[in-house]
Amino acid sequence: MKDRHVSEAVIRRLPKYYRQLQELKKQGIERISSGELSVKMGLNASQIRQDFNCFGGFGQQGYGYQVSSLLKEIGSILGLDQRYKVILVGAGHIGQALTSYSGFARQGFDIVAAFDNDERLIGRQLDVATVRPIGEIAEFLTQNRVDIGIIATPKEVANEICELLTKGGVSAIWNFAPVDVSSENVIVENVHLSDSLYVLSFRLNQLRAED
Amino acid sequence: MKDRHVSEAVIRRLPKYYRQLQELKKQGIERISSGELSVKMGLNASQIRQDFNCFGGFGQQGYGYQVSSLLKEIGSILGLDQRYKVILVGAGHIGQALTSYSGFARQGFDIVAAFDNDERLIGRQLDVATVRPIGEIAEFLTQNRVDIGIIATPKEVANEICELLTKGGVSAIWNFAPVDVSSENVIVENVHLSDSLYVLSFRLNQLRAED
DNA sequence: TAGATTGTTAATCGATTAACAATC
DNA sequence: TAGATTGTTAATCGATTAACAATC
Repeated sequence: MKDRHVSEAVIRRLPKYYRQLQELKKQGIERISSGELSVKMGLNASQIRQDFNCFGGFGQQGYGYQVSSLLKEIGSILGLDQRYKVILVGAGHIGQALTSYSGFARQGFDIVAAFDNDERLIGRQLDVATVRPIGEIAEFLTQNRVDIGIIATPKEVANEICELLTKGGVSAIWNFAPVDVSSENVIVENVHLSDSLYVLSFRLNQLRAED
Repeated sequence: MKDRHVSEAVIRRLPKYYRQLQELKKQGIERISSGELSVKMGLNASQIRQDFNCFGGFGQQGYGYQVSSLLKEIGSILGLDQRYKVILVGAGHIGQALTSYSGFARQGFDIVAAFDNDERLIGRQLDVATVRPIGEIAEFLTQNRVDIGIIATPKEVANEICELLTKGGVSAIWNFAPVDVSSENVIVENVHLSDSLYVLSFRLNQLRAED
């Protein structure tokens, strides 16, 4: 098992491997070589072997990789062999979309509570939790260990929610508000959906400029 | 104006610059140097100047960059000085979240129609359009030029919707279904929300492994 | 054993960073 | 003019790719 530095680029590829391996397993494919995988994923076979060897030798010379065990290994590296307690702050459309997507719960992310300030939403039963007022977050966090907080609020309040969650002991924040949030001692993923739309728009214009 | 090759890394940074400049403008800041920008964004000043010079010299020696004109330039590079006709396929929570987010319309992305197969949604008035049956997509596309199609359907049908949109002459597809879609002659952005959650989970476990 | 494919080292390529002349 | 900061070339660094011995 190696422990060399794992670059950002490698980390961002891990979920892609994970998804591809899930797909292979679903198709009943039991083994795969780095060469075959490279064709399916549009990567270089050397890169794939290098990536896997950041974490240890998962393959077998002359044979390749066993799909099910590689899937398990990468799942474990990503922490997907564990369960996480998640709370949602902001129960609008995005928030509801995330909580109602059963894939996340299946993968180990359990929404244990949802919060919003909108009177029309408070008390409403989402698929997984009843919506409570935002004012109850702090108290909830003193009584429940929570791993991940999802911020799906308007951007104006995102940063104060981030502070609130951090103070309450949440370890990580998945932020969908269109603003960067940050805080000491907490891991943050700022999603910024618009960024990918802008890239799409950029490519569209490049293409049109060619003609 | 240069025309050197623009790398993927540069393209992905453009929206970040755009957002930062919008913020600066909102704050009433009229000029900024690459050095100041580098501090605010956590990038290297040389990198920022290199990035901008992929597209032309937008600065003034001894002065820096004028925020408003740089914002306009980058907006133009991203194609955000134009308007796009967008249709939504899949009017569930994610779809509704995207269409009701007014930021996109303000930025030039106009939802002109929405489609779904769910009887309970068909005929419903979203913020921007009435939900129509999926069967009407092909006809709609023969009568309306559409630039971008958003796929926010279950993964099972995502690829056939992608085909349908491409055949109908849509130029680009913004896909939120948790599966890669692709087609000839169309630009695709596959969003994969779960990937960022998995990265979050990875980091969380790295952190916990340190303790 | 022979063939296949890994794990790993070495080579290449490209992206980031540093340096500095140009110039506002 | 002197000071500041760009645009751009050169140096460095890191990531990707190639090559191949190890070995299943």
